[in-house]
Amino acid sequence: MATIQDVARDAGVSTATVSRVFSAPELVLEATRSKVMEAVNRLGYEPNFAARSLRTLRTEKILVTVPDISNPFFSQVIRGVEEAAMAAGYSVLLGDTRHEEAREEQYAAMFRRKEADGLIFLGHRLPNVLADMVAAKGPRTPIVNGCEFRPGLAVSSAHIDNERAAAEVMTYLYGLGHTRIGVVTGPLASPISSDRLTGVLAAAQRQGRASALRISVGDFSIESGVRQTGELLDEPGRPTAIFCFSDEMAMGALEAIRQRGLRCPDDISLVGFDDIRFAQYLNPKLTTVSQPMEQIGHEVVRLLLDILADRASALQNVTLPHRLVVRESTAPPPA
Amino acid sequence: MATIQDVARDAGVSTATVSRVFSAPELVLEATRSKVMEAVNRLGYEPNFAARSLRTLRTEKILVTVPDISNPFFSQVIRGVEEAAMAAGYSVLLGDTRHEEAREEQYAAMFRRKEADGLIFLGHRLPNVLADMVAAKGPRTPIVNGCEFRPGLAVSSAHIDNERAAAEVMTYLYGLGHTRIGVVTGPLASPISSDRLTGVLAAAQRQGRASALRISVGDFSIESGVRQTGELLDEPGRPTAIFCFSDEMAMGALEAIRQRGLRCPDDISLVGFDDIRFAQYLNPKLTTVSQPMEQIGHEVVRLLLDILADRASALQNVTLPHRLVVRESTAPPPA
DNA sequence: GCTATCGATGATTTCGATTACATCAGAGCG
DNA sequence: CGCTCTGATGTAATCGAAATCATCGATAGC
Repeated sequence: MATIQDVARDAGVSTATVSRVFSAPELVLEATRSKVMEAVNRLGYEPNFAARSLRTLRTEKILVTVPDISNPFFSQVIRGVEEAAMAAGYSVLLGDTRHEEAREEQYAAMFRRKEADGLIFLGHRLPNVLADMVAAKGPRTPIVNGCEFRPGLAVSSAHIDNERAAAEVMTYLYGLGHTRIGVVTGPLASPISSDRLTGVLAAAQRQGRASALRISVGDFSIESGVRQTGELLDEPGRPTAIFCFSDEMAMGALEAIRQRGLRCPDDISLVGFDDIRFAQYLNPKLTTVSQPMEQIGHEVVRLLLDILADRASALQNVTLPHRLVVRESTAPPPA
Repeated sequence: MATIQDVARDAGVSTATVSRVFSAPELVLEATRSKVMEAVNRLGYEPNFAARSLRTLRTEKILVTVPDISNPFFSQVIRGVEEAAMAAGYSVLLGDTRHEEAREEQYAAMFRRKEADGLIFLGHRLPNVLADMVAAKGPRTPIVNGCEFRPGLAVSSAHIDNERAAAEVMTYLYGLGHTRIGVVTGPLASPISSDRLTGVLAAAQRQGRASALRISVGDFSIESGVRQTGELLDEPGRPTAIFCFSDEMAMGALEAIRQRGLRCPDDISLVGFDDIRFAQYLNPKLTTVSQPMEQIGHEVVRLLLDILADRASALQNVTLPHRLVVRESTAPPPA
């Protein structure tokens, strides 16, 4: 591969001029510029990335870590991230942590090694090395969180109001006439789950129905949806509505409902969370909370770019709008 | 951030020794090594990636381009890629091309700029710059394809036998007694679609049913599944079975079937392709062709690593096993 | 007509790590 | 005792581009 020296020689100019043709073309005479560009095309020159990066201390890359890339919710957020990043001239380094701390550490080390200019993490844990970095550099640290806002984290983030969204779901179900409601949460270590649970409890209390609530802890997977919903359905005093904290778990819930010969929504109402692309094509079409996934991706990139451009001085926690989308999986409880 | 010089000074050794502690520790005396490690820990040193990369000409990164990351089939393949890459000490640069040539070119340029040691592309197009590279360097070019084998591409690849898989589906449907079968393909420019169509036609001809075949071209999306299946169902001489070239289109097909008050499988049998995680949780559970998605990811990384380690001299086209998974969406045609 | 200024370009240093080569001390051997 | 060899470490060149500073010619202003 041709280097900048080759181009300079071929064009009869210095390397500085060649460099300028790329980074500040207005400083170079039109004639010189085209002479250089000819040489560039002739030799098929592309600036070497490592060399540039070494000199500028920038990589133009954003590292994105995600607990599970095969989860449609995350892959949709990533799509937004990729789009916004690309538009700003950044590319995306993807890290699938598989919910494992060891992998999170690996990616944290990568970031410390400056393999990326910024880090977006979609999980809820921030490895220690990074927490230290945040503690040292404050809100200028180029680390941003998506979806899992927790005040203690001390990084900017973009997310929806999970507590309110969950409360809205409950209010909606109570409004339909349901009194015994089963809730399948995600792991409670994650704010995404604990915030939603807080909203659920608050709404139940407001209705004086807290004692009729059944909580079951899942892990956001389809399988845990089948399992946890199954348990709720098999208890005495079966709930007439199930609220799952993810659409995937709701898919599992549908399966559990069918396995028992019950029908949704006639016997059991079901609400999911996220509004992944598939939610509206399930049978019955799933009532769920729509999250602006791509927008979260865009926003989180914007926050990061602000930090990288030194435009951000204070933490920003952006709350994006959610929307309860009522479809076919909810109805009044059976008489 | 501390540099290797700082560490060397702090430990009272030369930079060469520090470097050796990382890359060839057996050459360094135990006492020296621990002295260096102390300094490393004290200063929180991490080798600068760009500097290393400039010197070694390696990035330890693999660029993976994919037509649509939010497609569960691809995200599952990527998961396999990420896992295998990570295990080999490589990280993954993700490129979502959104089926757009312009983005493919952008990523091709990134690769030419040496931002990654190798390229895995899951689409069917190879940008010109890369095709030129392949033509020049032959089978040692670190470019590998996943899923979309095409002989003319001149790169190694891992994929299933799409032609045979599709033929098996047709044979299975004919075996159930179906005679009028509708097929919803993907874009025919992609070998994945054209190979499957070849298999479909061959099987139909063997049965003498080629004239009763109805072909409709979709684009792998749910929406196109709704649309194309809808058209097939509305034609006179409605098919009794629909074969979609992706599970997503099959989800759309289910919707189209329901919209018309028809029932699957009682009125219409349905077969998908891929066996994405959701296929077995649809209602009815989808009969489909299972592709070893993560394994394709692993294999494609293995092929690439072979090239990078100079172990590969000839092209390798690996065919992985598929499996027809019969679930609830297929049955004999109505009487 | 002379100098200050500016625009265009060149020479050179720099980024931080790796590595070929040099050096040096001590062990082993005749 | 001196020489060679080996193991441990140091010296310095190198990777390729960017950026600072220097240079030079032309232009403008007085």
